[in-house]
Amino acid sequence: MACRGVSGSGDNGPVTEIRTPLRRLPAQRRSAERVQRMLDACADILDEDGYDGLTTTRIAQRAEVAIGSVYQFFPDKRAVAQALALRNLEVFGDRISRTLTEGAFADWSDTVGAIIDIFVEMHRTVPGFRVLRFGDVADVNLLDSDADNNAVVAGRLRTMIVETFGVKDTPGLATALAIAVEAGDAVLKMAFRRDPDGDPEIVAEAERLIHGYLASHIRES
Amino acid sequence: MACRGVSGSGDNGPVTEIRTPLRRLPAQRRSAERVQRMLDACADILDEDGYDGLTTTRIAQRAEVAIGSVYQFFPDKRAVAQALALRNLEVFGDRISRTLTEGAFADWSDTVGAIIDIFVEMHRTVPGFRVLRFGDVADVNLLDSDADNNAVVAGRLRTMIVETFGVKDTPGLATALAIAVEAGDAVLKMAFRRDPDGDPEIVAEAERLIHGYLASHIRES
DNA sequence: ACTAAATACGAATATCGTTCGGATCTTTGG
DNA sequence: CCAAAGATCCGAACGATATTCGTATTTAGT
Repeated sequence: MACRGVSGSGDNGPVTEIRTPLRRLPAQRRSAERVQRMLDACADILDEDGYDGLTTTRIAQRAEVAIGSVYQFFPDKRAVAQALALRNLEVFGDRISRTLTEGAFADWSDTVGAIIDIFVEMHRTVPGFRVLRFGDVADVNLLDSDADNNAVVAGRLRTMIVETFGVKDTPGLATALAIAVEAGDAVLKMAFRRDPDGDPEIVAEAERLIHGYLASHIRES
Repeated sequence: MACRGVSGSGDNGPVTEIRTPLRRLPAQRRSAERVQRMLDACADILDEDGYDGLTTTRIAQRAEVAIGSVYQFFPDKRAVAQALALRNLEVFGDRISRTLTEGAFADWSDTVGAIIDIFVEMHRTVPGFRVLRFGDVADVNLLDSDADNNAVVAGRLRTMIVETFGVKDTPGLATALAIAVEAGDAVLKMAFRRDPDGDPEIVAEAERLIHGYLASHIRES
């Protein structure tokens, strides 16, 4: 379930491929469940004590498995976080494509707002997300060894937007999206550092920042 | 020298106080020099192998001191990075106040540009800065236990700007600066991840982003 | 030169990530 | 349903790193 790394809805095309964090896939139901328990344990520990509080023995204890079982499927500690980040990315992608297909969005501005809402909501509801998000705390290249985590996210958003709205897929769009994601991510991270539910004032400013930047970019091209 | 944490130029007023990272101040010249050597070693190692490659034994070896000598002055490894981040903050503050006093800036926009230039230049010239910057890699609260590193930086900038230009010191200004610093920092970080000298296109976009955001904010107030 | 304080030193300890070989459980073929 | 093969489980043992602490050495003041 948290393995192949590609979200359920449609082919995501030319985005850089994402390697499996698992040393090998669980073949039996028993072990598949255990792997999920490990990821859940990881998420809970992250919420409780942050990334610094994450130790392999704690993951094992919380998941009620032996330490050796962790290494049966994960090559190292980082890989556990990686798998969780991947699961987060899948949830993110699924929620966006669901929202994109069901709702009728007049313009790109509403779409951006909707995506931000989803991202913010995940901070509040997805275990471990407020700490790990898409992996930055553990490693900037957690999702893909060849691209920053946010670049992977930006790439997916670009594909979705291009396919949904049929806009030109220019290099400029890619750059603008990368910048918007990076900046918005940083400001929203700050909002959730100051307030577990996300400082409303900062969240609002993050939206203004992103909208303003993208608007100025679209106006020019 | 890297101790009191407050930069040379003028009182920085109500910004939250910064604790000394040192376990105790070196009293003899010999030890003062050694502490500096440790910080220089720390910076070099960061440039060579990043924060993950930073180990206490390596700092000791590179600085040609015994491991025990490191702990004579620093309570733990984090504190070494903390002292270096503090030194970086002082350099930043000094360069800004020098530029601010010598140059005649017509408007705030030029000033923002100048500050960004200084920040960018430090990535290229100050050892360890491209990795550590103001401490985020080690700990978001490295500079001050009560405030994010970028909040400390934003606070200093606010004081400088208010004093230099005599603008109103409103809560809105503080928030806007905090956002601008956070977003700009993130985008510039990305620029230097992609290119050791800072991807020019991304650097330019960072400037646009910051200018645009601050402009829209000033226009309203 | 002498003494007290400061500093240097590095072996020993504690913690954490990771490995490995034998024990146990699941699946498969007959 | 049974036994062999494959998958999984287990946790003591190992290696690397952070940190401590008692002792030896150096500096500064008189």
